[in-house]
Parts: sequence; C-alpha cells; structure tokens
Amino acid sequence: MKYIPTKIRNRPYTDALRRLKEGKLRPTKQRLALSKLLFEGEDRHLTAESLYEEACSFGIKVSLATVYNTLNQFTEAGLLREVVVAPGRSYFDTNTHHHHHFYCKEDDNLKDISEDQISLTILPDPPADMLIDRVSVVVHLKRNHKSDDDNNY
Amino acid sequence: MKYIPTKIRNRPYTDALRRLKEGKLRPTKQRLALSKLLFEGEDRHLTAESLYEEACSFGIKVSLATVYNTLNQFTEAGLLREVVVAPGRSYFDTNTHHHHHFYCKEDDNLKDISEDQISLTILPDPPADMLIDRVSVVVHLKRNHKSDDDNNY
DNA sequence: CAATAGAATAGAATGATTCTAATATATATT
DNA sequence: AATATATATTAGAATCATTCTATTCTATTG
Repeated sequence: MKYIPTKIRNRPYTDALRRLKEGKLRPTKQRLALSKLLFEGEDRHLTAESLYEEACSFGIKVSLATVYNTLNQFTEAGLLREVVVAPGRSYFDTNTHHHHHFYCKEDDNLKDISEDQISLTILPDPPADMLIDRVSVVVHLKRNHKSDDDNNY
Repeated sequence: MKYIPTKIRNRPYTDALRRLKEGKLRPTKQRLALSKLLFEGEDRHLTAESLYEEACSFGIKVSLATVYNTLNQFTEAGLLREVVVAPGRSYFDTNTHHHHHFYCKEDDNLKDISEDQISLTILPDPPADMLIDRVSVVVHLKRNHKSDDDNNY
C-alpha cells in the first residue's frame, strides 16, 4: 500500500478543492474525488479509461463520460496537459510545467524529460498572425534488441 | 490547374512503380494510382480519408480499407512518415526526411520545418536497453487575435 | 495458362470519444 | 432554510477513425 503523509491524509480535500477553484469549476463529488486521485502523490500519465478504472476500484461512483468531461475541463483550465504520442493514444499529464517526453511504442510507456534537459532553438518565425503556443518534443524510443541482431552474423 | 512538367506527364507510372519496388510491394492498380497521387508534385500532408476522397474524385476505384492498408504499408516501407499532432488526427507526410512541424489546431493545419531550422540537444540518455528511434518536434501555434484583445482596453 | 500467394473489397467490428436527453446537485436568491 | 437556476452527472446512443473478416480478384510463378 502507498504511503501517504499524515498532513495530506488529515485534510484530504483541501488541495483538490483549491485546484477546482483555480479552474473555476464547481466542486462536485466526482470532480473532488478525481482531483484527489490525479493530484495526490507524484506526477502521473493516464488515460480516461485508466482513471475511470482506478476510480471504480476505489468505489467512486462516476461514469466514463464524466471522467472524459472532467479530464477535458481540467485540461482546458490548465490543471492537466494532454500528450499525444501515437495515433489513438492520448494521455493526460498531471505535470503541467513545460517539459518533454520519452515514448516507447513497444511497451506504450511515457517518461518525462524536464525542460532543462533539452535545449531547443527554433529559427523560423511562426506564420503571420500566429503565435507559438507550446513546443512538444517526443523522443521516440525502440528496444535495443542487441542479441537478436548479433546472432545473425 | 496545376502545372505538371512534360517529363512526368509522359511517363506517368515510372516513379510510382520505382517506389513500389523500393518497398517490395506488388504494383497493383490501386497502389500505383495512390502512389501517383501521393508522390507526384510537391510534398503533402494527408489523412486516409482525404486521400480516399481525392482518389474517388479522380475516378480511381478503391476502397477506404485499401487506402488505409496502402498508407500503412507505405509507412512501414519508409515511403511515408506518420505525424501525430492531436488526438484522433493522424497525418501521413510524403516528406520522409528528418524534419519537424508547425501545427495549428484551430485551422487543423500542418507546415514543415526543415531539420536545419531547429537545433536540438537532448541531454538525458535513453533508459537502459533503449535506443532513440526518432525525435518529433511539434510547434503548436495559436491565432494571434490581436484586435479582439485590444478592444477590451 | 493454370496454380497460388498476395491484394482488394464491402461491410462488420472495434475502440476511443462525444453527444443526448433525463435526472440530480450546487449555488444564488428570496 | 426553501426555492429557483444554472450547471453536472448519467446511461446509453451516436459518431468517428481505424482495423478486421471472409470473399473475390489479380499479379506473379512455374
């Protein structure tokens, strides 16, 4: 079982509530519960489906549609960031700081790369009347099947 | 109407055929026709649906499933590159050279950035037993609604 | 030119996500 | 505190992109 510091255990909804207020979202039972799952503990990468299952397993009464709504609203409000790595694989990232990702398709695994570990210079100006919103760097990985290759020679 | 050089007009399938051979794919009627649409002329970004519609409008008898198959096979064979920019928006890019993209969600528009216009240094090593396959940089743009904002002040 | 391996096809199936219309709940108003 | 209202939640239907399936067709091989 995961260790949760006393401080957090004793005021279980203050942080979740603060975030909802931050996003001007009504603190409903479902949003509070999902917010708690999302933001309590370490940064996470999750899909709507995975959060839905997690919520169910904790006995939270919520529908998949509400999980989708909530994730989209949280993203809209800047509480989450959406990461698109492969077709039909959309993740929500609780780390909203500017950062990047390693992604391995084979094991469908995402890993953060902090901003200061990538240096990036973009020379071309954005097209007229456009501003740069954000820059997403995805470093696609493949397994190093060293032995397989070696055995062919 | 688009100008097509005489050279290409006169030998319409030589290039398409060459590419199919390159990918060890049988030169069927559909593949040849799609290859022609894809690679004749400038570099393009397209979806399965858009290529399907284009083919239909040219009177090419092909099914959507075959367009999907063909795009996937071409990508597999290295004749195309898949670009993922937003959930449920997967593009195929006829430019297979290493390069990056501007993407504007509002008008769902992709624009190339050539490799030499972005300088990138990735400090962290990939996780153990992993190699870097490729690095995808997407510069997300938003419209600069300058006048709208100004009018509020 | 017949045999066969591979490809194309229509339509069904899937999977992720969004929509709909009914019901329930949170906040504002009295 | 009771009521009004605006907003959320819900189950299930609908949608969209994509893949699968089983059949028919076609390019290559002998």
